[in-house]
Amino acid sequence: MALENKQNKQYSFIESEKKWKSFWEKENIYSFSRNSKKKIFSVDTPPPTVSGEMHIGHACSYSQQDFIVRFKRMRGFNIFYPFGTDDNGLPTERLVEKKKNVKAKEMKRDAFVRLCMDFLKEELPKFIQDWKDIGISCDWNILYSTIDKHSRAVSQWSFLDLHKKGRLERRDAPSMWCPECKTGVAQVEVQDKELDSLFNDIVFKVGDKELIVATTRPELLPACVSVFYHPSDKRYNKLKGKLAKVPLFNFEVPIMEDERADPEKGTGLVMCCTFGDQTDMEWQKAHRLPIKMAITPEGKMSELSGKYKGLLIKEARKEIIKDLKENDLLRNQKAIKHVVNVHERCGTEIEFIKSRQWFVRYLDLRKDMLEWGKELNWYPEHMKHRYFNWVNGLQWDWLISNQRHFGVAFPVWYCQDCDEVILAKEKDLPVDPTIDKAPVKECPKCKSKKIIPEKDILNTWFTSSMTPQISTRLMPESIQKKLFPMDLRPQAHDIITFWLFNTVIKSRLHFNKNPWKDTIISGYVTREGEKMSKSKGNIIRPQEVREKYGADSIRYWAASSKLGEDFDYQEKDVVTGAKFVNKIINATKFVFMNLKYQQKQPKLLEMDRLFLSRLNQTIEDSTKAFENYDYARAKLEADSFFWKNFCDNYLEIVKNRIYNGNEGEKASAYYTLYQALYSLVRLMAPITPFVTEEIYQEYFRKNENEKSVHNCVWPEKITIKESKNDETVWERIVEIIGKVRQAKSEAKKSMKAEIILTLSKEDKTLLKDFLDDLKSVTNSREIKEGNFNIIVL
RNA sequence: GGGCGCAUAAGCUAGCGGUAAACUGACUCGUUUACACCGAGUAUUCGGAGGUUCAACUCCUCCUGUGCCCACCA
Repeated sequence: MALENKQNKQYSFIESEKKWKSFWEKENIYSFSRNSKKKIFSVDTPPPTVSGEMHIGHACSYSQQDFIVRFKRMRGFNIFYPFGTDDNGLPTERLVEKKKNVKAKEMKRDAFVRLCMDFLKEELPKFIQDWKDIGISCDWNILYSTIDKHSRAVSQWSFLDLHKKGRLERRDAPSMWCPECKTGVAQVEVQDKELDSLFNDIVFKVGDKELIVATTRPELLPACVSVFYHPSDKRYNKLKGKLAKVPLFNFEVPIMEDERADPEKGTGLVMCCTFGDQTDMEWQKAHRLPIKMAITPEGKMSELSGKYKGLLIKEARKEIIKDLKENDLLRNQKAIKHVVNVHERCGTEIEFIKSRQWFVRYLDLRKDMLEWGKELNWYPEHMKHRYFNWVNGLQWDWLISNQRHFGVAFPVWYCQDCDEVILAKEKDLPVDPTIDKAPVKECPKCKSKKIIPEKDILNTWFTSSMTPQISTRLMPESIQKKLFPMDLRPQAHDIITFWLFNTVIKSRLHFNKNPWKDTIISGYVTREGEKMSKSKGNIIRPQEVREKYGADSIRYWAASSKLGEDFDYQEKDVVTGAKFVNKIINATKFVFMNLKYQQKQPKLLEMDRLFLSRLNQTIEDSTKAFENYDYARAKLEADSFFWKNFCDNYLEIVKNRIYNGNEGEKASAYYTLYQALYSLVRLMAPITPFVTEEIYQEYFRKNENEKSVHNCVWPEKITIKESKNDETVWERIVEIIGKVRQAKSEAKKSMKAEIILTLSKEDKTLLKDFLDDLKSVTNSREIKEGNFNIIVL
């Protein structure tokens, strides 16, 4: 019977989580108040990509930002914490294609977008549930998707505004191009990949003399426009101004000098083809060389290449090498490994192709960009170097057009005859020019009636860099001003150069303000030091962990990693969280087992005052850490105070008094226990929101005002007389208790064994007000004075 | 090649100019009036070499290892 009773009372995190989740939702505990006078704290929540389910990295980083938000909420802020999903890119396109069994390219764009919205309507609640399940305290009524109508309108507004500000250019220029995806590619979308290649020494001719040029890309010979050597290179400087004959193709190109040719590399001679790489482009510009395109946007050889026309790049390379060999024009071949730029999405080598693309012109702002980065408060601070490093290495204006099908459309039409750009009207946004009519019937410039739509789409970062506007513009205009600039942008370090950088740029170009005051950068979750990936099969599903140990345990684990540091997933760390949950439940049960609520502070016993003084220290440390976004430190302070001081020592000390004390002694203990536990519950509420809510509702609600612990005020120091050496005295008491336990342990006796304790004269004086409690907690028959000694009886 | 991190017990991590710490594990015990998902105790430690300092795990320099970002594409 007793056992049964006990089991019934055991804490079930499954039930508890379910109960409080629906309570929070029903009671709007986390909703942003539109007419509150409280100060606002606004968060530019990262919208996760809908491409599957939440992974452990999400669970970790969203928990971390949630700790901070919950702290701020308890500090009295009106929290603006929206939730979005990022759906206008390839991952969602692929997922919808798969689930709906369609091909995006075979559908009309608006039909696919609609299908996508339908899909999201079905799937989003399931997807979002994972976030709700780990206790993320967003206002779930402030929701957006980066492909929804509202986001498209904001993104297109951004385009119109940048156009108005003269920051947009449509240029017919060489730009990075992916022959596989057949789209222009932005600098940020390019990755490094080490590939095997061949360094070919091939023969150019000046009259009868042979010139050996080393190249990995002989297929670009038809696009060769010159041969360079370094000005100091004595082997070649007499050739200046002469012409060299290009092998196989037999046209002549000038031999020129340029600092950028490295005498150490290959033979010291390099051919310039427009465009093999970035240097080729610089040379083309610097020496006003002609432009010859050997490769088409499809990744095939152009008509320039004569008999090789139509071959794929790699096929042509093979053929040309074969022909060079046959004509004795290939002198040597060396296998090398070199790093090339590839498109991050498909791994295809990037080509430079002349095409017509839209750019945001911003290279002229590099100095300002550095300033903007400095204005931001970075947590941890060193992450700002990633931003500076990126700005310093910027080579290209921002290419924002993608020759893809699914995404946010350009709000643009053109006149087919004179190429005049015709922009959508702001009030008509969002538009899809392939469906919607242009706002004019004829070209305002040449009066032509032939108006054609822009078929390209805006790069996904063009839209996601608008999340501060997308989210805040969901609110009435009167509130928007208070929400922007936002307070906090949380995100991971891998997309500083993408999302963070682009958002800063947009905000500065549109509003001449930084989008937020602070940014917190989270690290990666690894598994035995390695990045988790499906191919390695080392994925941890947070859903399973939660079912096994509870959401509070996952969050407890997430709170043990410092901001910005990668950290390793270890199941036992989650177990530690589960132990904490169990411990605080049990400690609470004990405290309230025979406690009478004391609203007013009674006359406190010295021991209780001393303990509260130590609690105040913890409150101060934890608060300071949280103000600095150092949730890990804040948790550590509260958590270790709970175990070491509250459970291991204070509870043991007061036990006897609670059972056997007189009224005054009991009252003092009751008050101290209640205040200490109530403070601890609130200190841990941001980290473990479920169990703390459970405890609050069960034991504290009837005496306190707030509907939820998460709306309670963050604990403040308890008013007591503190004196300077409180800490030393408390530490000494804990130390003596420890020594006694050690003595009993070494004597292999029970902790309840009786002892005779001898304290030094100094100790006895220092601890004169604490001797009764000390006697009972150590179970001393008597406390003598003399040399420190413990006799276990 | 440039930039930024990291290196602390068997594992994972705190910490910091003043005689090293939590958790897990190991070992030795104890326990039934909060908690066996318990309690107590024991052992083990600051990558290497210099330097600054009365004092360095902590600051500086170099090295080694490791991670990320950027560049290198002839």
